[in-house]
Amino acid sequence: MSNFNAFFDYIQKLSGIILSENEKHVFLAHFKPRKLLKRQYFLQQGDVCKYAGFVVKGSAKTFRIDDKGHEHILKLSMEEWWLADFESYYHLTPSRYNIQALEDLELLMVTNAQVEDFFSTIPAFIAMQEVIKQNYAIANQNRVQAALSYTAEERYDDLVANYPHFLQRFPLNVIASYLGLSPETLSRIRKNASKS
Amino acid sequence: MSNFNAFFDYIQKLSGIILSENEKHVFLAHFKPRKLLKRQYFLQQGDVCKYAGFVVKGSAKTFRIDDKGHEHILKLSMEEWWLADFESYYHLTPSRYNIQALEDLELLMVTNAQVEDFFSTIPAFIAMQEVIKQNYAIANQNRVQAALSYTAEERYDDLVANYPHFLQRFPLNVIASYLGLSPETLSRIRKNASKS
DNA sequence: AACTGGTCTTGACCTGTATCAGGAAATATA
DNA sequence: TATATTTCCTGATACAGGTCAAGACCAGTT
Repeated sequence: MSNFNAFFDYIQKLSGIILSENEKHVFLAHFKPRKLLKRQYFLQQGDVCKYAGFVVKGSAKTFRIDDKGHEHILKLSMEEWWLADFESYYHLTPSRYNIQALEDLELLMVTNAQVEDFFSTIPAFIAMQEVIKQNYAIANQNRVQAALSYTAEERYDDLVANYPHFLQRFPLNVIASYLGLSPETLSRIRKNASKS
Repeated sequence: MSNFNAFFDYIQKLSGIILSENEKHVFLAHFKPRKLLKRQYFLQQGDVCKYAGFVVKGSAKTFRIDDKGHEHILKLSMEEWWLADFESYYHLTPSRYNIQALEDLELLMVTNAQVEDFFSTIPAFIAMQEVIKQNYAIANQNRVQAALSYTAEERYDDLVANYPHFLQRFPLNVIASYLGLSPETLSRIRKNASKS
C-alpha cells in the first residue's frame, strides 16, 4: 500500500517514534483510502466534519461563502496536511466551511471516535497529534497577526518568503483569497514587486 | 495556597480528571507563583519566552509594535488563561511579541522543560494541554477567518456576541487594537450600533 | 479550427477605514 | 484642590484596497 507508506513516514517523522508492524496493521484496518476528483467536495457548509483526511496526494481549499457570495479561503492543504474543520470534527457541530479539491485527491480518512478507540494506545500517533495541534495553533497565531496588522503587500511578501511553493501550485485568484485580497489587488502588488 | 486551588479546579475542569494529593504536591513544588504590577512586562520582543504563566488573577495583552510605532494586540488574557508566546515557548526561539500586564497579575509559572520532566506522568495535565492546544487552534482559526473576511463592524459584533466581558474589562482603545481597528473607527461603529 | 471556460491584467471609479487635529470628560497623582 | 494623564468622541481629509467593466491569453473540448 504505497498510500500508507507515505503516511507511516509522516507519522514517524513528526513523532520521532518508529511504528511496529502491529501498529501499522491498526492503521491499515481503520484508515479508509478515498479519492476525490478536482472540484469535488470533502465537506459542505452546514454538515458535520465526521472525517479527518490525511492528504497523500493532491490539494484542497477550505473556504467560506459570505453574504455577497464571495469566497474566502481560510486554509490551503496539500501533501502531508490534514483535511478537516477541526472545530466541527472535535465538537461534532455543523461546520461553517466548505472543503473542496483543487486537484485530484488521494486521502486516508478516519473519524475522531476511531482515533479514540484504536489509536490512543499508539504513542507515535499521540505524539504526532500533539505536534500537529501545536503547529496549527502557532501557524494560526501568526496568520492572525499578519491579517490584522500587515498591509496587503506585507502579507504577500510574507507568503513569498514562507510558502513559495503555494505560488507554483495554486492560481493567483486562490492565493489572493487566501491573503484576504481581491485578485485585482494581488495582480497590482505583483506588478509593483517585479519592478523593484 | 488559594492561588493553587483555582489552578487545580481549572485542570480538573478541563481534563475531566481528579488530581490526587500526590499530584497536587508536584504542582506546588514546580509551579512558581509570581506577581506583576500593571504595566510591567511578562515578555519583551526579542527575548525567549522561557515561562508559561497561568493567570490566577488580573489581565494582560500580547502585542507587537510595527515599523510606524503602532501597537497591534494579538491576544488578551485574563483569569484561567495562559500567558505565553507558545511559538517561542515550545521552540525556544526569540519572540516577536510583548506581553504586558493591563491589571495587577497573579501568576503560576513553569518552563517547558519542567513540564516534560515532572508533568508528563500526570494524566490530568496531559489531557488539559491537549484541550488547550485544541481550543487555541480553533479560536485562532476563527479569528483568522474574521480578520480576513469580516468588515470592522462585523468583527465588533462578533466580539460583543462571543466575548462581551472584554468590553467591561478593557478600555476601548485596547479593544480597537485587538480587532485590528483604529480607536476612532471603533468609536464610530459604536455610535452607529447604539442608534439601530 | 472554433468555441468555451478559466486565468490574469489594466483602467476608472468608489468606499471603508486610517490619519490628523482638537477637545471634553473621567481618573489618577501631587 | 489643582494638575496631569488617560480615555473617548467628533470632524476634515487622505489613501489602500475593493468594485465594476473590458479585454488578452491560454488550455481543454467538440
